[in-house]
Amino acid sequence: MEGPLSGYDLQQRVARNLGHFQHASFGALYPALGKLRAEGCVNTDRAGETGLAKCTYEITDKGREKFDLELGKTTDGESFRSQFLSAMYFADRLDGGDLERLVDQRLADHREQRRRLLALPLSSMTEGQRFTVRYALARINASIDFLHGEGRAIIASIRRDGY
Amino acid sequence: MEGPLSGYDLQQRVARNLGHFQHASFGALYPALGKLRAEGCVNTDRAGETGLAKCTYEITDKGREKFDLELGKTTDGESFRSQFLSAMYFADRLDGGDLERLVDQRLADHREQRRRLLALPLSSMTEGQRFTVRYALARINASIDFLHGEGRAIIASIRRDGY
DNA sequence: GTGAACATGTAAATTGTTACATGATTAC
DNA sequence: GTAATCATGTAACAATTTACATGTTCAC
Repeated sequence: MEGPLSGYDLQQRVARNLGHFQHASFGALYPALGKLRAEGCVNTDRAGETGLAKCTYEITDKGREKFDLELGKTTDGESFRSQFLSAMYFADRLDGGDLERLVDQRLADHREQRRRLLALPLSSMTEGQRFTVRYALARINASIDFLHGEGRAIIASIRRDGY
Repeated sequence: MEGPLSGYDLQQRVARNLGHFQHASFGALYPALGKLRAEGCVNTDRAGETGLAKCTYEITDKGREKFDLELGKTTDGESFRSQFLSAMYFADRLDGGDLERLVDQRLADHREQRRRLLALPLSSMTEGQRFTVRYALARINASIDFLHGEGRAIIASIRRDGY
């Protein structure tokens, strides 16, 4: 939707602009682009088959049509998987050092994600795009606040029991 | 860790007690239990191979040892995938009715998840288990607050533009 | 006696990651 | 000239879902 892009650029954009709720690796992206090309949903500017040379992909009218159709059928699902919480669930079997490391890493990661989101050019985005950023920020801020308070508390508490 | 359980019970417990950050389908669970049995990490009380009769699985000392080893190696990763935000990202291509439906469904789902979490027997859980519930609640509450405020606003805003 | 919930497992299909193979372009 | 980044793609592998096949037990 943002004009002709190379597969590489597309992946970078997904990571930068949608990274807070989606992920696309090259191994997933290129086969998908190939499939869409075969269906006539995207065109490439590649004339002669020169192998691995750069080419740009562009959505076609048919692609846009299909996109809107799929978009209307979207459900509201969300999936959250957390290795962090899996470990915290068994906090009483974890030693104090590992526990503290986990909480600190999670806090650092959330702060890094927040930095990334705050660096996005909000003013040049559509309303919907800004919405996703603010939604993600609201969740991340809640996580940070919680970890900052309760995280410290549980480390202290488990350590007390452990000794 | 919670004593001998049938595979079915185990799946129910994972859904009830860890459902806010993990998921295990039967198709994933039974093969995993079979593998752990082969490794000597779990025992079953099944004597004669009577086919599909109920049996209970119990962790062995070796299993506990391996568990603690893996637990110590845990990283702090979290993955969040949202079809809801994928759709909201393109809110300007969505019609007002679909947009409202999406936001309302997401709100309803979050409230249902919150009800489920609040119904858990917090007082009989370990500190780590309670931590995971409170962490999930903090995130869900942030989502609900956000959707309640900004969600309404964006529906109104997009509708205004759309007409 | 029948429907819901309990119960175990397999197989096909889907989905995605990771590693690999290859090469072009740019900055220093 | 060389390292980093840009760039495209394939293949092996891993993980997981979904659907299926097959029962049992319990409440009404």
